[in-house]
Amino acid sequence: MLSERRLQVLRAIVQDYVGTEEPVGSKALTERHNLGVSPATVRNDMAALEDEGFIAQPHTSAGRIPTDKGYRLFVDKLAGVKPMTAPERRAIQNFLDGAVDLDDVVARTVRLLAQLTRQVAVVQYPSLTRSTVRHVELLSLAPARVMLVLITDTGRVEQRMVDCPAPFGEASLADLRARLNSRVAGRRFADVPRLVEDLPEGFDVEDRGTVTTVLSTLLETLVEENEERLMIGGTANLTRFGHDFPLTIRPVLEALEEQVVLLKLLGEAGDSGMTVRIGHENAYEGLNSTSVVSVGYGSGNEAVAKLGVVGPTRMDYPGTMGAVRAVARYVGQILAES
Amino acid sequence: MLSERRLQVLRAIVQDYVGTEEPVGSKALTERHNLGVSPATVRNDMAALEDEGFIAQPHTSAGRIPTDKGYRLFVDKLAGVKPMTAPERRAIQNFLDGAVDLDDVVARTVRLLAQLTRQVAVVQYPSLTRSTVRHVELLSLAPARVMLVLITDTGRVEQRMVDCPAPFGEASLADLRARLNSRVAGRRFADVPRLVEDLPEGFDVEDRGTVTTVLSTLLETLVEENEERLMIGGTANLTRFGHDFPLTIRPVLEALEEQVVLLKLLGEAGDSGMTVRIGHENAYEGLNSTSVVSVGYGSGNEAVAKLGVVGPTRMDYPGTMGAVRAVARYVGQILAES
DNA sequence: GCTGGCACTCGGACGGACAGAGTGCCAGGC
DNA sequence: GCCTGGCACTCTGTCCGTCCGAGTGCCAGC
Repeated sequence: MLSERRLQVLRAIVQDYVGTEEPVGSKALTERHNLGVSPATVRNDMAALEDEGFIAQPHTSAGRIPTDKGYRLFVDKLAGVKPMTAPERRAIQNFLDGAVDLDDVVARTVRLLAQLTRQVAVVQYPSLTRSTVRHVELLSLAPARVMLVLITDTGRVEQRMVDCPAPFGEASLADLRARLNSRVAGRRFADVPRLVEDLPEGFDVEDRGTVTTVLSTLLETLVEENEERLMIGGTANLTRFGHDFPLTIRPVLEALEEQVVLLKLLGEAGDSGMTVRIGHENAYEGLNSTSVVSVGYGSGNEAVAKLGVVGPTRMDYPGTMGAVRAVARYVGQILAES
Repeated sequence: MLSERRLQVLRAIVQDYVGTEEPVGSKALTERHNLGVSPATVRNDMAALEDEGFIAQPHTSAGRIPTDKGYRLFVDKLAGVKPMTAPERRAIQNFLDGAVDLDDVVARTVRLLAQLTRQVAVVQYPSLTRSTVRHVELLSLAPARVMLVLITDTGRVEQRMVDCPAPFGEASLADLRARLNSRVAGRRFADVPRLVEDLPEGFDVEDRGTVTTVLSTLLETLVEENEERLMIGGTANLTRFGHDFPLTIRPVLEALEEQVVLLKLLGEAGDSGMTVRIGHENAYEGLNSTSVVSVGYGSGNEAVAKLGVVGPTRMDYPGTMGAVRAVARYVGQILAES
């Protein structure tokens, strides 16, 4: 176990390195933090920390920089989550309150998060399967063409075109709409398949084909949760990354374009509480020099989706975590209200 | 007027520079293109081209690179649009055909365009005002709460929540829905305000407030064309930009994040035909070292929105223009079918 | 009007010298 | 036993001078 002072040294190293982006040496450390000991002592502590793998030297006569393991210890033991100040909280709330629809909520959230953290923000749209159905609407666009519109309690709307095997009268359509809604409205999406299973049986034979088609489209829409959407922003902040720029930034931009990768990234994060993945802890190779801070958000107690930021491992963890947590909280509130 | 050969020299300079990303000298030019004259002659031509402002020297003893004016001449006079090959065309069509809804069409288009051109792709969602109404749906979510869903012929769906001043019965709602649709379905959005003007008059006094509220929400939705959406992709291609990277890329990423800037950019482009804005021709400062190739697309003859790519002025114009034109054409077809 | 030749210029690469920062280690002091 | 000051060492980044090559402009000749 590391002594208290060594932990303090590690904390100081992380803080300084995050601030200056340059390897930090023993002398600078003692000057900027009053540790009460001399540089030589700090050097001994640093040697110990290096042995344990918490810090490393880029080259022999340089200062130390934290390793992924060092950041991990810092996040777990040495740093808290920095709460937002009251004015910041007000600003967040005001900014989000102006949103007109779900797209707007998500867009504003991304913007806000990117600005607060000065990093890349990622916000997942509220997922379908974890939401409940508010309403299913069926519109007849042509005799054998129906538009299916699905509205969730989080305000998300999905629509699909359905080509019916046979013409479908207005009356049958109204009938189907009514029966469908009475069964699924207010229910969780996950339960929908079970609830509509025997629905076609109540219809005339000639309409059953259409009913089945409509239902299977509905179920498909639900299953297509893999087609979950997300929005990203603040990519310009990547330019603050480091000096060896093009090499680092390229894979990150590529990862950000791959929604699949991002969704997986968020998906892997724990379901409740905040998750911090540091450097190589990220499965995706391109993100090996980045950290991902993510958290679930939702209208009630349950998370319906996740949001987070992607930034260099060399990031201000307490501040970032504070911002992410605060934003998630307020987005949840907004969704609950709408 | 420049002689034919000088134009050829300019063309050769542009082509070589685009390929190698390095200033091109007289000797290299004569070796790679058989112009039928010696380097010395080419030097004279280059001096003339430089006097006219078509090319420039980074420093005294370097080769020449094209100026914005040089690219402009190249695009206008010297280069055609390179058509896509048959396999490429097939690939485009196949890729776009798999789309399930409008979001998907746009997403696939962005991807495709970014891949084909290896640059940043920007696709605007079909605009509301230039589309026609397919259907307006009203859903009662609570006694005094209505959801308004607007469906366009391009498959775009907008929804808004309406808080009614007074409870609104199912019957009244159905009535309003029917009257509303009979007036606006199939009409152009621009005409809607005029068409619904006197609608409230046909309703009972106690319902008029609600009807007015619903209508004004509808009109607001239409007016919010400024809130036009767009999707971008291929930002990872920015890393291929140049060597002085962080300086160039930063403002570009910032511009790409500002939807307002992008929309303006696309908006300024001519309404029909392809538009190429080169370097300083772009009003927005951050894009001074980029070129924007854009074109309108639509389901019929009329453009409902625009798409394009943003890349370094040093880009393959004929290829890029060919890809942009081809993609726009196929997207138009897809929209017309759906 | 084109061409070969020639002198000139400038940037980029190479290499040595140097300063500065930081380290590891050791002997001495509390 | 732990901390400290001192010292030798190592490495990087920078500065400077040199050199090479690419490219130019100009000129005289065909």
